[in-house]
Amino acid sequence: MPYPLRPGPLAYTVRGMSDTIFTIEHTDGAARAGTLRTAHGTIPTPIFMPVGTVGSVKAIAPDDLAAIGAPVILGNTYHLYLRPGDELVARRGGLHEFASWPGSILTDSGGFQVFSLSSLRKIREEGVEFRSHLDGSRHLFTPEKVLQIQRNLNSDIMMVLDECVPYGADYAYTEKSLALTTRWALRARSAYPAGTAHNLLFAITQGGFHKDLRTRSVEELCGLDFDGFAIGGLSVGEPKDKMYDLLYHTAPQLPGNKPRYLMGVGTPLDIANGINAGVDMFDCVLPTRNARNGTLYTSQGKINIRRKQFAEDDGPLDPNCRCYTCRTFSRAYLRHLYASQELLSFRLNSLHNLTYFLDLARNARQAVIEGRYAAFLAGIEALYPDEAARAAAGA
RNA sequence: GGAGGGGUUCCCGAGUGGCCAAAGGGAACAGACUGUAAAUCUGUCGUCGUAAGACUUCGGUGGUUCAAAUCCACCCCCCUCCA
Repeated sequence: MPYPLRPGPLAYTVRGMSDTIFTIEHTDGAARAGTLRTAHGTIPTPIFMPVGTVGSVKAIAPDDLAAIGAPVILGNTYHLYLRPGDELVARRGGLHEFASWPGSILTDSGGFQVFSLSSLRKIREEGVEFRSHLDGSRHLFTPEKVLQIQRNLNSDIMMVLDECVPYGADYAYTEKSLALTTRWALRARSAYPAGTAHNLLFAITQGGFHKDLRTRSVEELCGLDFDGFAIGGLSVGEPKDKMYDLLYHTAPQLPGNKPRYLMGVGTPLDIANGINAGVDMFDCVLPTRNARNGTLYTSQGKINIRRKQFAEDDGPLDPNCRCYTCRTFSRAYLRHLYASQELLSFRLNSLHNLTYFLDLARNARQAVIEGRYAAFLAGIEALYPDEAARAAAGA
């Protein structure tokens, strides 16, 4: 079935795409500082990408995102297809126009929903059949269909359909799943040949927690001409040391000249380690979800603003933070807003946490440029000692 | 003055002889959250103790009973209606 291609808002001619869309300017060990170009702007890497599942970074408006300097956000294929519908979005000029977001958009394929909504789906060779979590209706997501949806959304960076395998899956299942994920990636690539339009396409490596399968996944996918490569299936409930083991095993094997994306990860320490392993892109709901649940990240570590100790704390949330929240309000007030369930609490907390994650990536980039990444990583480890200890548990 | 209803652990509120330190909710105090079915979930929540357990508590006082938040008597408060 031919694609009803919609012209993008920019006439972005793709020629020699893999060379021009991504450049690496500096390296420090495995860590890289680069620049990724999409039809909607330039993305300095390493980068943290706020998650806006349904076309909105929860509690945050585009002007806030601009203020904190977020060049790219996520959207979700599954969720936007169900509501409001990708064709409805296409009729409005794509997700950028619909959501009034001028920056770049990366869309996840729905592969994570294969994991998170596992009770509502059935995996078959042709694709995944979902029962909508909204109304129970049935929908078949194929590798091709998922691309079409993402084209309708006019995503700058599209992801292939994959199966995100849960932690604990045995070798046989993981191997079988991996083979399917690879076949789906091949179908995606052939349905949407490299250079067809300005919408970039990234492949997703899987392989669960078996190193040889991780390697196999990389080998099977990385010979293909994708615009970038992701590591999927981490942070699905495994112990921290296992995750790091697989991260450090997999990331270096991905093509060195293409952007590397660690999906759904993670904590500041995870991101710092990801960068250390050579990853360029990260996304996670943690800063926004935790913001709504009262956990805030600061230059002194992680705090829960709900705690009684902040009841009369007139100081800023983080004296070293540049964000509006920290420049304007006291911890005592933020605690009060949270306790009172004021909607402003969501916005101020989300604004701050996102700033923290954006700045984390920004500072990491600078550290790479200045050749002091190891020290930067050590600083992050010192901020989150418990987590660092868990990460080192199996090492 | 008359008739009726009611006083339960921080608050609301269930409980009408033993299974009650007492349901449920709230508040409070902690913890969790990783490609968002999340403004969600979990734990603690009389005192002491790691625990077993012990002790104190259901407006007050006194009784009945092997056993009382629950039954009886009197008293003190609160609410509604009538005069």
